[in-house]
Amino acid sequence: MAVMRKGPWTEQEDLQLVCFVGLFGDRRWDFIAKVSGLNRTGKSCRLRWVNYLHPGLKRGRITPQEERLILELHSRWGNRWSRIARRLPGRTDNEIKNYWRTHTRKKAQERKKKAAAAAPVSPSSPSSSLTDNSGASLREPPAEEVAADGALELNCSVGCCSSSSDSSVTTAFGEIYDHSDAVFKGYSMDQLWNDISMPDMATGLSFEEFKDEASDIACPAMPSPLWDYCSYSLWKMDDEDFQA
DNA sequence: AAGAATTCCAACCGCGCACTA
DNA sequence: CTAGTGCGCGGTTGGAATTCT
Repeated sequence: MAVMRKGPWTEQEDLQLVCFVGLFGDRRWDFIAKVSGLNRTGKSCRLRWVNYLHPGLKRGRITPQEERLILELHSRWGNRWSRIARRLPGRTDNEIKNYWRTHTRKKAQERKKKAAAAAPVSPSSPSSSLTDNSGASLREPPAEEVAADGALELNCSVGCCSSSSDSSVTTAFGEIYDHSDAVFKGYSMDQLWNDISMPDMATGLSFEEFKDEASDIACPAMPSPLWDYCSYSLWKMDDEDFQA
């Protein structure tokens, strides 16, 4: 058994992953990991996709508005990062978590300094800073933050996969795309999956042949409805969250 | 200018939950 | 009912980039 690759992703790997997620959707990560030929675990693929390659991701720094929202939601839900992330379209739990970490650490340090300056002894609980959101005096973000609007930047850096043979590829996988589309018209994912894993169904190729074909082809541009679906589904509001 | 400190961010790990056979 | 499997979540780490001294 080959040893799984770890560490930073290469551009080539990104391309491959984007390609296969485009084909199979952002589920079944173990399957994608295997089929794509990426020597990565499904887990690793999912992480890379969710945190970096997803087309709906916003690039750039956390804006003051987002910062306020994070504070508010964290006071409500604590470290439920994924839940908080759902309230911030384009932001990932990882991003928010990272932000919060540096932010609170900084605040804790400031508080320590203040406490040390004001009083020689401070018996207050040390961990309270984590859930403390009284932070009205937050770090003033640099002006450039406001310009943070990198959504879909990915399409240029990675997602466009500008293949010279786009059209031929699209026809080769056209059926698959049609099936992806069907998911949104009432197909269940499982139905789709059955179709895909059945030899000779979608592409006329056996699965192994299809796999080879796919790994040979520079990824087509991804105009698939999957993109829309992904960017919608990942960030869509979750009604029950607001009821809490 | 250089080294130290801090911040940012990508990635990994372990755990728990949900689903399925 | 239970064991196996896959996925998602939260915590943590480590390196690159940036800022400070």
